[in-house]
Amino acid sequence: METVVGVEGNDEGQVEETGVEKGSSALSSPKQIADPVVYKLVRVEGDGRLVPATDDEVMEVEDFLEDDKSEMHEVADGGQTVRNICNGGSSPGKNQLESSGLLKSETEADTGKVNAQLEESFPLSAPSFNDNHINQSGSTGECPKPPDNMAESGSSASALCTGSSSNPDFSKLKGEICLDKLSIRELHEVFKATFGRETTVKDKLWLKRRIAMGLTNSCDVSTTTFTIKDNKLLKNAEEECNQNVDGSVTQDPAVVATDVSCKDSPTSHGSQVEDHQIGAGKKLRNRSIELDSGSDHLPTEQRGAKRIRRPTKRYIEELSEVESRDYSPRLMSSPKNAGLGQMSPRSCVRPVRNVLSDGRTVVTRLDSLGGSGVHVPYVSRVRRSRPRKNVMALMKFNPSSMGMAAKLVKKALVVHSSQTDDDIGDKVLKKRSSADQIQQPFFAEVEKDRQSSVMGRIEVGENLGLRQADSSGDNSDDNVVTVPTAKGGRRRKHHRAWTLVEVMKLVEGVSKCGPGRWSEIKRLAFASYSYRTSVDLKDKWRNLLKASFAQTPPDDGRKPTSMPIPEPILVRVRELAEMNAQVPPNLSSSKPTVGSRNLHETRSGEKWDCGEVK
DNA sequence: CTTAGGG
DNA sequence: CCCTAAG
Repeated sequence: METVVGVEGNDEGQVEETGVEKGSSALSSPKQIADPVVYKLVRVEGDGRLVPATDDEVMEVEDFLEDDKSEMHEVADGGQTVRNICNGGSSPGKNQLESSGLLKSETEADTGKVNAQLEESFPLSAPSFNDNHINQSGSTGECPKPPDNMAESGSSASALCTGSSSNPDFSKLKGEICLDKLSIRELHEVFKATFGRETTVKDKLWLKRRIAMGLTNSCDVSTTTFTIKDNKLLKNAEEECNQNVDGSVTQDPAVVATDVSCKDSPTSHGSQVEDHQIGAGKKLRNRSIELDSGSDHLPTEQRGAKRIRRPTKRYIEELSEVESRDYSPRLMSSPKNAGLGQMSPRSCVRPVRNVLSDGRTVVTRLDSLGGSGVHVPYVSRVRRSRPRKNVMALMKFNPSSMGMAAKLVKKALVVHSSQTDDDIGDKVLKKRSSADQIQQPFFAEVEKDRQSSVMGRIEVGENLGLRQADSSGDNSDDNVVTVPTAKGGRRRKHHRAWTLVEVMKLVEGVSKCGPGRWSEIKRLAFASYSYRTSVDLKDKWRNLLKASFAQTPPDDGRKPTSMPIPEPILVRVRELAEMNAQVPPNLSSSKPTVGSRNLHETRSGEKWDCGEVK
């Protein structure tokens, strides 16, 4: 059984109403928030019944809501916007700039949330660069990711391996992961290792499917067997749709639908899933409003806002940090902060004074996202740790300082809107363009064009394709806090475990671009992973190398902290390492000679054609 | 800014 | 992960 958000007495048809094309009319109405339909979080039972969702499931959804905005623009890049452009081109309503702008923003918003959900349910993607090329060139305006292709070329890792690098060993290895045999707890562990976050789902089938999909980067996951080998799902005989391994749980209808459509017409499937997901996203959002108004203590004025969202814990903390910096001359003078200070001239945030019914005056900042204003109280942040001057008072008595305050809030906002709640400071500038995209729907299309031409269409597919299991990582964002560091010390990120998917991407990236070109790999394979700097990649690769060449630890007593890297991946790493004369120093005592040659080969040869492909 | 390597 | 040196 899978958690879904359903509309009572509704069905696919109606859900599609919220889709892109048809949505334009409804979406262009600013009132669409007041959607009459009451959405309800439900769970589809095995037999198709709808049952109320459990608390756990609600919590899971809440997770999505928390981080909804994280990567929406990228999602939009990946699929949604392409579609928009496509549709716009063929539809007469294109020149309505205003409505289309609004529409886009809406769509992006939805897609963002959708994506979070989507990633949880359908790893709609194949991280293979090759796949992307194919898809990109093959379907120009279409949905960039026909799941069909994925299924076939699903395991890019092994494909690459056997194909381009003639790797005989890899296929021989029995790096099988048999999910069938695992207990729920084990499945949970695997899940955690794969997606980097915990799950509360207790359904084995669901877990297995999720893991399998994550590991294979394909939605074409067998429903009867869950043995993963070489990053591919080992399929058993014919998959009888209603046959199940466990014998206890009946097929999840939703999943069946997915499987079926996976095999059906690729394009239509894409849109279906998307539409469906959009529906779900919409519902989720409504749900979020419910949750918000119900559980938190935000000022009432916020309730009517279109997209209310309680600031993430992380966000709050970051804001605090930013603000605290403000009052620390020492920090202010640091070059980094100077960089932070420059904000986009297009930023739409500005402080606004609101007079409440009771006569109080409240200062909020107008957070203009995609034309919709959201007011967020300036000083409603909870401040942990150090006490702070009262900004309200500050602004009241010293209006001139408000500019600075606004600036700071903007700063925070940029962080906030561009990517949920991870990285601050250093990456803000990089990410700002994304924020701008969100804030400037008008420019979205231009931006899009720029991106697709400059970055190459790779980027598009990449985002859709490579990011999937990531939401999991993003969902755990809240835990990953950057510490302000009391005295002089820099901040430290919480350890963020590498998920299997990430490792796979890394390996793949290395296989494509070659080791050492970390920034390249970062751009290609980790575009959506805002954390994971190129340095991180490098470090991880170093570790992988070490791990891959270390003889399999003969069962040391202690249990592995994290799930061991699957053998196939390690082998892959070893391969790549060897072909690059990249061998851990202690083990490579005897091959100093090959170095330069191979390196040279690397650059000139086409072994790694990672370049932007047009 | 990006890499490489040590810590 | 962090930090730093070096290109």
